[in-house]
Amino acid sequence: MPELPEVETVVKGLEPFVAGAKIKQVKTNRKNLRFDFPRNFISTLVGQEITSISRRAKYLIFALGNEKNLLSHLGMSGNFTILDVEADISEIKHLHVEFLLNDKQGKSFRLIYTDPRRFGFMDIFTHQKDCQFLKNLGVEPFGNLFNAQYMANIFKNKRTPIKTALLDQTIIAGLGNIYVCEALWQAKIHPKTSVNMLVDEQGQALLRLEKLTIAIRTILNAAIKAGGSTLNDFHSVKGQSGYFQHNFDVYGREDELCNRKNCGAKISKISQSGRSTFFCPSCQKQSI
DNA sequence: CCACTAACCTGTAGGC
DNA sequence: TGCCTACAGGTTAGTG
Repeated sequence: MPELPEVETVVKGLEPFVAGAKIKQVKTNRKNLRFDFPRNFISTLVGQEITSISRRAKYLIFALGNEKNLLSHLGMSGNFTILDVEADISEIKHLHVEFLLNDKQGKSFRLIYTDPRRFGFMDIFTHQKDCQFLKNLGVEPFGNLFNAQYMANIFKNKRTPIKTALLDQTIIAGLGNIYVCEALWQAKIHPKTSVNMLVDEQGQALLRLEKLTIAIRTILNAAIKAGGSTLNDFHSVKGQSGYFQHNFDVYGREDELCNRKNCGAKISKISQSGRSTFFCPSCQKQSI
């Protein structure tokens, strides 16, 4: 479930606790999540200081004192929680990884990873360029490389639907189903639009593509500000829910009225490459 | 190389 | 209540 804003929320929530903390113990309660834990997972971590925590696309990266990094993807239902060392964790369901950490004052606390569906995974890497999960990722939506012309250069000879292209993590990294639907609604682009239709004969980005890049940043910014979205099982580190889901214009709103003034149309739901797409058939006209 | 599907899992919501 | 089905924020692996 977590898309970029949710992962960003987790990173910012964890940061004050884990940055500078030392890893005293690590316990994995099974041999795999989506994938097997790497060999030497525990021995690589124990004894190391977490020097910083950051985000790349939908991944969390814990940088360690030994120049290695712990990589974590939350999949659909993964989550980290900070707990008091005295807290009873015996009844916690789907608890797969337990970290015992010491803060700078030497005080112990726990960081736990829960994940009912186990679509998440963890790995260890040294350099991003050698990490199989990171090396093929596209640009960050908030990075300098992301702009309409970057998209135009990729899109000019492609005929894939824009919805599918925006979910492709090798083009833009961090967007998921919710925010793609929302961004396309904001930019008034039909989700089935062939991406080459957003580029002119000279390979220049059309205005609609400019608007789309702005919409993507706008929607992500708003969601981060709101602390991410909460559907079934995403909670930020401290346990409170994000509340961006109250601001969805199309996602999950099939048959409800479009939020645009004077539109009056009802939101449609279709399936594209196996995922649900929500859009307004009146505001987002099909141009191909 | 691209495009599509199935697969990985569990929980939940809705219909009957 | 319970049973059954469909579906869910993501990504990879396999097929054609």
